[in-house]
Amino acid sequence: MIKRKTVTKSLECKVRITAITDTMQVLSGKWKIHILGTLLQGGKMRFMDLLREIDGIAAKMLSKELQDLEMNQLVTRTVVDTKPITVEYEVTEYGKTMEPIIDEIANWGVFYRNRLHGKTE
Amino acid sequence: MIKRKTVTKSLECKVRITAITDTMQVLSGKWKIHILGTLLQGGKMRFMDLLREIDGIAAKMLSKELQDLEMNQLVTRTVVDTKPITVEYEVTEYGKTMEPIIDEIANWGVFYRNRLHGKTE
DNA sequence: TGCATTACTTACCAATTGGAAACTAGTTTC
DNA sequence: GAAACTAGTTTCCAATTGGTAAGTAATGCA
Repeated sequence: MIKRKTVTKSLECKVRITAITDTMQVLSGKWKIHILGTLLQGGKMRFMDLLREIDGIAAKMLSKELQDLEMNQLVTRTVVDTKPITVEYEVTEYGKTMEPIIDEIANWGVFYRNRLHGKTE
Repeated sequence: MIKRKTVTKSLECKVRITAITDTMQVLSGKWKIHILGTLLQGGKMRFMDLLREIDGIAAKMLSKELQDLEMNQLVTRTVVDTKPITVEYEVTEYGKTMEPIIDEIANWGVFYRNRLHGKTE
């Protein structure tokens, strides 16, 4: 007799796991959520704006993460022909669909801090 | 004379960044969201159930990640005195507050796949 | 001429992550 | 007594991540 216990491994379950893996891959690394969050709040921002705004990030990281986000069509990169050329980054409409995730994550973090300090809501 | 460039660096902004960092730390690693997601769907589950259910995870990783989740009070670990002892893992009430995040992440992943296949817009 | 600013890129290095495989240990079944 | 199942732990190693610092290139200002 073969014992088959959990049959929960449904198609639905696998789809969910794939979906989560996909999202986390798009948001991989220490900085993407912060960059996206900052751009969602600030609208059009230049490279140096982001570098100053996001505490602790290095130019190399910002550059690389922006490239990743651009590749995934979450942000656009526009070179502006100013005195010294500037580059504007902006979240795409598609990128804005990430907002609910980022908001939930931020909300939970606040909730978490409150709980640590003994505050019940 | 003090030069002020970006003034967007408000307290609210810093709180948000801290909140996001906190959450992502609690959910750090490749597997925690999957474990949590699986436990949220399956209720009480044993170690071996999880090992079989979560495709690709190794015992070492499952063990370590479950310890992390337990430390953060997101799951409970209960030793059951069965024939060969079994250990049951379950998401705490606190852990269930992660559900909105995980759902949003899963939803976005589905949306992402749909966009890749066809819907050019 | 030399320094500053913008937006990067490159090189190097250290720490962390995570995977494979083997091993522990108690109990039950053949 | 051997094999198998439970729930892990341990070791060893490779890949990835991310940080520092320096370099590049174009332009403008004193």
